[in-house]
Amino acid sequence: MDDRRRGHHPRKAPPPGLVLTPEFFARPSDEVGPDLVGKVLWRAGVGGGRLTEVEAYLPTGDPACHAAIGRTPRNASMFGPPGCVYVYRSYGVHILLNLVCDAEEVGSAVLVRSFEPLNDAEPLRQNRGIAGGGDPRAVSCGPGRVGQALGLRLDLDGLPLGEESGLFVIDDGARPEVGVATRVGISQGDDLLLRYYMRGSRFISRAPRTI
DNA sequence: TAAACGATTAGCT
DNA sequence: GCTAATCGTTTAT
Repeated sequence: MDDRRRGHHPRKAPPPGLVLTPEFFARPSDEVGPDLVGKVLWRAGVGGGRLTEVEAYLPTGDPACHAAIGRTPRNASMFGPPGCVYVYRSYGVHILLNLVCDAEEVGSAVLVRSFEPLNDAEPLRQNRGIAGGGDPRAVSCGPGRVGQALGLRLDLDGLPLGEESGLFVIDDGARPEVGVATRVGISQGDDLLLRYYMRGSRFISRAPRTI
């Protein structure tokens, strides 16, 4: 007998809720960012969890934004339609996930930095090479860990959220208190308050610096 | 064509 | 706290 016939959701199914559509993302990333905190990021067949930390990157006045230099082969998907993903390699090692915001051609996105695993975290752990146990924060705190846990690859770059990418963002009704802080790992625009995190959560990659 | 540089992490001190 | 690993993109020559 499978999970469905036992009367509850299969282990690999996302939590029930409203799947966010492109309209949600068709706003500036500094509006989308705080609204994403507390939503559920899910990869079909793998799993996911509740977003605890994201960063907005703005098309103007933000030198840290990849789109600031204009459209290039690498950042092209940032200029694509809202609700698509911008996936790129960082430091030659890590795969980082962004969700494209605002209107097409604008060049605005939100970087996913951390989430708190929901339901069965074991597939995420296996992708991370830490199956079995240990600090749950090691699973998906930090943008490189997020990409590895979800099993992301560069060929997802530019695909829309949904069946094509296997990536979904779900509103399950949670409304956490959202904190604001400076962004991480950048040398320019590091004074801008564009990092959004879930207050009280332990699943934050770097402690917010109080201004 | 060459060199520098990361929206980072893991491991060691 | 410090640094190696690692490679595609960007910039300089």
